[in-house]
Amino acid sequence: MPDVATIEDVATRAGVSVATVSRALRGLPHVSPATRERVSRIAAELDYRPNPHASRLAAGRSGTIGIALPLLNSWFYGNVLAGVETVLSDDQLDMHLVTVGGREAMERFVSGLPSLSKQVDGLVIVDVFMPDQLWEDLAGGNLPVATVGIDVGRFDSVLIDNLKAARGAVAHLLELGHRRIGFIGGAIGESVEMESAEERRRGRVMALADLGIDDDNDLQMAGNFSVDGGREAMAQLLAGPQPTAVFCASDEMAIGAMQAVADAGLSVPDDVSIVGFDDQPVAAALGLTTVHQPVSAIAARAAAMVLDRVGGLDAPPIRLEVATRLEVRRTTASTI
Amino acid sequence: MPDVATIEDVATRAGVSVATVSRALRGLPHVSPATRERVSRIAAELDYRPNPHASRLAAGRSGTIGIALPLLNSWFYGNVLAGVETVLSDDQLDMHLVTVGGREAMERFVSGLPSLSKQVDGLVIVDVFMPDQLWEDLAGGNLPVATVGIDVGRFDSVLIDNLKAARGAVAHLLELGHRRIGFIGGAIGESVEMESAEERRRGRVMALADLGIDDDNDLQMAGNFSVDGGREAMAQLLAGPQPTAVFCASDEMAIGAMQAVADAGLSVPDDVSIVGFDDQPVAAALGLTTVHQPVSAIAARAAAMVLDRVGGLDAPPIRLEVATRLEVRRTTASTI
DNA sequence: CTGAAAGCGCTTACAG
DNA sequence: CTGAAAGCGCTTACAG
Repeated sequence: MPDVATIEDVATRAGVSVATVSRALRGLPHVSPATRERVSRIAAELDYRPNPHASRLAAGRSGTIGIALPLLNSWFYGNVLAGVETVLSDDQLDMHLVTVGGREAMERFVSGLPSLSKQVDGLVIVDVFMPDQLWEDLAGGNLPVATVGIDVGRFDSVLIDNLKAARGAVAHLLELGHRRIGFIGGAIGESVEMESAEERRRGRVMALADLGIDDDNDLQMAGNFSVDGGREAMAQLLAGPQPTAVFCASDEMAIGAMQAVADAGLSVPDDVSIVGFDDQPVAAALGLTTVHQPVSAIAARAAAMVLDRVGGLDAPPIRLEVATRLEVRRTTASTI
Repeated sequence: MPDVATIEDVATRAGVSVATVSRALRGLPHVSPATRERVSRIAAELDYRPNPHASRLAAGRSGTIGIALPLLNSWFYGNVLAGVETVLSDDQLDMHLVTVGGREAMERFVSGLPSLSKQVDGLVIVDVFMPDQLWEDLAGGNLPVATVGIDVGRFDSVLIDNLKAARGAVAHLLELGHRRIGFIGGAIGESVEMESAEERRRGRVMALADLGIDDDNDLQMAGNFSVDGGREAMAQLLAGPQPTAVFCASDEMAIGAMQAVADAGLSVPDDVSIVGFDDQPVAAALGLTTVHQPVSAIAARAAAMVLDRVGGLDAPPIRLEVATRLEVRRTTASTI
């Protein structure tokens, strides 16, 4: 990588101007076939690569798409990245990753937004909660944005109906005869709470209300979307309010909950029924009843929407809702 | 984000030159406190942000670190990303992600390297196999590089001893009395095979050899590092050579294998013992015996090494080997 | 079809 | 301590 050849070198050697080299190499019109051929050959010989910063500075486009998400080490976000990646790689676009977990990181993200908007051609924002004002600012810019898991109205978004999905999952437990149905969700009281966790929480309350059952707040626990968090939350539920079933906002937490049940010498589903959310491959392997959502397809759609905007699409924001389904497996059983 | 204020605007308004603004804002010396204060205030008022492309073009540094890895949607690589992220965010550095799975993507990666090396200040390469010539080319450039999971000699690297870890895992099975010990690894015959999978495979063979047991090739299966792959591989082993124990090169595959055993109406560990690799949280929850490795710490170290080089460290390549340990849990048992 | 030139928005010697 | 100016390597009207 003795980084060398500039456009100037190519131009000199080809006996043309840098303008012509630029046009020839980018496939722009108004270049004679012969010239284009010669320039291309010489560029190849010299192993010339345009300096991306120079291109971007001059052209105003960057060839990279940004993606902002709360964390990296979870099945869900890994698949989000994979989904985005598939569509970016088709267009040879690069991916600029920014993690926005917690208050401090969010502030940095927000204050870096003006810079970021010069570095990327578009932005996919996943589950990042921000004050309304910031969304407004973002909308004021001209950066194409699509959101996943949040619906801000001003941008393209792809979503699942968390409320409905959760309601359906809990309805399943109700049909099986359960009445004391716990919930394990995100970090309760966190200012940067994830919207989806909150909606799933509310979905459970609604399902209970559908049958005229009053919610018991003691049955709601924070599980931080981790296996360990799920296990600890479940241990507390078992030690205290003792639900007969628990709905978890992620498979990870559900798996932790299963562990806690086993640790307590109890059995799933004989003593406690458990439902997860996501349907990652491990869920199927464990026979976990869970809500299936097509994560990487969702992320891919969002990325495609951003690219459409980058390509010049001018239309009102599109809101795409993707279906989920309950996969009933072996961790849920009737109470009798 | 009505992207506006340039360094020129700030200079004009502050009544100084752009050079002074540049110095003042970057904390460079030779700026009077009064001037610096005034410039900073005005920059803030104007919400001025340096255009990163201009900075990079002029300064030759990019403020971003690249990371190349084979895939995104696995526990392992998610944690790699998280580990890198922690150290980058301390230095306000950005992360440029490139996925290099499969032959085609690798070719694109390689041909894009000259460009990439202008876009990033350093590069972390994880488990990406490349022809020797390419490593040599890379080394010829002046881009700081650290590798994870591969040892090229010319670059800083952080590694675990896969051979030893695998050997230890299989030795554990041998001690329990197992003799027909299967292996489920990566994609056999893939040209872009992962080095780690290959080493783990060889570790098993060595452990067998230690006891004078000849390897039975029929006991080796491809599992593609996925739950489904592990399940299918195990199903074939059960249908054919019927090992009494299986060592899997990842927890995901081990979990798939456990499912296959259950599907066959058999029990773990009574009929078949299973060992995984990674020790992701789900492994503990399932009681999976597995090889523990500190993934995000490994990745964080590699990132830190790159940053040291970016910072000017000039020293021979550092090779850091990180310890693993076998976590014996409930999926392995004695044959009697 | 092609070129000369301005311009993108910074940084960095070089003077002073 | 500060400024004028060149330069980073491209792209893009504008002429021709």
